Amino acid sequence: MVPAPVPPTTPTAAVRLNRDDWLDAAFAAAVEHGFDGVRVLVLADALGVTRGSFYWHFKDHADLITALLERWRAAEAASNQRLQQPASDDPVKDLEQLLDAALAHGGADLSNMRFELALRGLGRRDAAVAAMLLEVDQARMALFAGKFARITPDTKTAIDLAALFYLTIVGSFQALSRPQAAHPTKQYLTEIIGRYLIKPQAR
Amino acid sequence: MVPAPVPPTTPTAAVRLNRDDWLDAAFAAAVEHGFDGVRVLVLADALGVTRGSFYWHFKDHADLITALLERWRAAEAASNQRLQQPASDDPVKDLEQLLDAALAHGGADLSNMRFELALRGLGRRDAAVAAMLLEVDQARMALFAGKFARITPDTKTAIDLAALFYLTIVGSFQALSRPQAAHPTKQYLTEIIGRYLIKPQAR
DNA sequence: ACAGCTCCATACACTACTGTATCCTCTAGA
DNA sequence: TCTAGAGGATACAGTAGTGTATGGAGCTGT
Repeated sequence: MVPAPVPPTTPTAAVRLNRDDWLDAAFAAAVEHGFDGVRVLVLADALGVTRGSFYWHFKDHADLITALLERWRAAEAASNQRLQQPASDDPVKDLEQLLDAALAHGGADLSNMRFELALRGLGRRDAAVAAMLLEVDQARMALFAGKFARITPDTKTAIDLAALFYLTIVGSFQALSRPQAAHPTKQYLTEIIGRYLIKPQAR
Repeated sequence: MVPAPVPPTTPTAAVRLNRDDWLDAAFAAAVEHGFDGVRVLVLADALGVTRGSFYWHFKDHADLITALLERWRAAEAASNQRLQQPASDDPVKDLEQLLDAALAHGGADLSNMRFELALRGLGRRDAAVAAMLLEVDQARMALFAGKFARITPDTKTAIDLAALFYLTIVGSFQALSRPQAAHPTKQYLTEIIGRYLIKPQAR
């Protein structure tokens, strides 16, 4: 058996790479195989270069990981910021749009979802990552609670509903997943969250 | 700095080991470091023996993993079975006890929770594991829906509430986790699930 | 007390990585 | 068009792990 001369995965033609290209590859690897799968050697293969390039752009493996985390954190903060302003005058519609954004599976966001799951896996072994995730969770909860506060007069109720809302979303990221479809359908989640968490409180 | 002569982790004194001892060690490693951390070399160290022992009890690394998964699956099936019979005549109390069992964090079950999360991480890279988890999820959903069917006449409502119930539990396994406490408190979850998912339907 | 089985240690060969050092090759700007 | 430096290749040394082969210890029944 002659080893096939074709490279393992489409070796992104030999254009010059920058730091972000490596981060993109690392992101993809984390999505596919978790953070333990983010190996310099593998990324180099995928990018069609040798590790010599990597060690020009990054000090070492840890440098890559922290840069990846920081990029995600910044994007997450921006997203949270963006979602602050209501998408609609109707608070119920606003909440539904928020849910829609949070559940934007299926497209590029399926990768985001899988990345976040990988990240939570890392957070279980790394205190710094755990702390970052805690902040993100709290920021999201504050955002959600703010939205719910517009449909219910009681602050505590708003917080409770936001918690149920958020936990359901996070849970849906990984449970009840069909092999390919990968989740309870977005429609179904929208339906039950709307029916049992949003509508009952809407004035 | 003289390296301390004490072995890395309490090397479980040199008694003879059996297959289950290795599985216990593998379980603990998966809980601590995820499935990627289940290395025979590391387990041998932790158990205070060499890998020679391992390869007597197991064919190879894959053999260990599949045995570990099977043991978990069997225990999970038994648990599901056990929870079938109502813990109380009052269906609401029964649901509350079910929730209590599902959220039995803090004790030995904190390990179980972390193991399940590690397992779901593996399931994202391994189709066979994903299929097993799907079955487990479905069995749990059937169990929960059956319980909810006792407090609401409508089958679809029971299923919807069971889905919200289950997704919230799974979500709580990993989000909003405080560094040590590791979850939204059991009390809080019991409170909000009771208030918004169970009570409103109770006749 | 010895034969046999169980459990483990030792040694070896191999693979998959990381990190470093050095050299090569384009390409842009004076 | 010469040249500096960005970007990458190559080679080397080292670490961490798997799997295999083989050789013991130490109980256990007869």
